[in-house]
Amino acid sequence: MGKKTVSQPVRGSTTGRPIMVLLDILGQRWTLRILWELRGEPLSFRALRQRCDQVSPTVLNDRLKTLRELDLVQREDGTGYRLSQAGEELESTLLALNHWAEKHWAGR
Amino acid sequence: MGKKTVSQPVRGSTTGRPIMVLLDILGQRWTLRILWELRGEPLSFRALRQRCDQVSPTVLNDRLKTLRELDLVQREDGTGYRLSQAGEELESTLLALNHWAEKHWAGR
DNA sequence: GTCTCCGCTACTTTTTATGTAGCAGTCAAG
DNA sequence: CTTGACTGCTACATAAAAAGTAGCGGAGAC
Repeated sequence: MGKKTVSQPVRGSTTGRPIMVLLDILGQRWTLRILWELRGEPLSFRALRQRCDQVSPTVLNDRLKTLRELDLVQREDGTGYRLSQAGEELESTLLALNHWAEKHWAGR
Repeated sequence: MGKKTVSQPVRGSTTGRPIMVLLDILGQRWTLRILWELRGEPLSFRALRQRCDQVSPTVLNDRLKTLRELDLVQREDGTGYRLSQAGEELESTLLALNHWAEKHWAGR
């Protein structure tokens, strides 16, 4: 479909410590949100964009490319984008974040 | 000490959903890393900067300001910056991320 | 044919982060 | 009282990333 531009290696990748790579990726704008919106059901590119406050397609595509390279997200023809097995394991961490947020900021 | 510039309200704050606020904050570059480096012991501004690959002081200060406003981080004279009670609860989530990263990317 | 959806790419403008210098304050030693 | 070595920052110019908008080419329904 598209060109095969490969996204840049993330900053933390030079340290050899997996957590640094992960923190770098999740620290990019929209990455966490994308994973969050993909919990549950798969979404098409456009549907995902809509859920993410109409994030620009440039950025969305860039993030999805990275997430696919890291095997956190997959694309299936017909259904669209969905979390991979590994991605679903991260999902539970996101749910923990949600729990935390509700507990501490419920009143905002 | 400094000026009293107040950091902008985060994007997700308009939705009223705490998780959106949290995802926005954690999705800003360096925020996750800062929290990660503050696990365990408190660090001075400069020590923290060093641990975060010499992130520019501008950004570090900005993030710390936000994190303090949200009561995730506190500053104590003498010791420096440290996680608040609430921050320490998030810490366990970060440890989960670490666990995940080690499991899935140990071979990188 | 046309209507509508799809995944994107291209491009310009705006926002955000980087990188470097350096100030003012505190403490300790000489 | 001066010097040196810390501290938490702020200022400012530059580079990188994201936002915003338009639109292409393909697929399927009618």
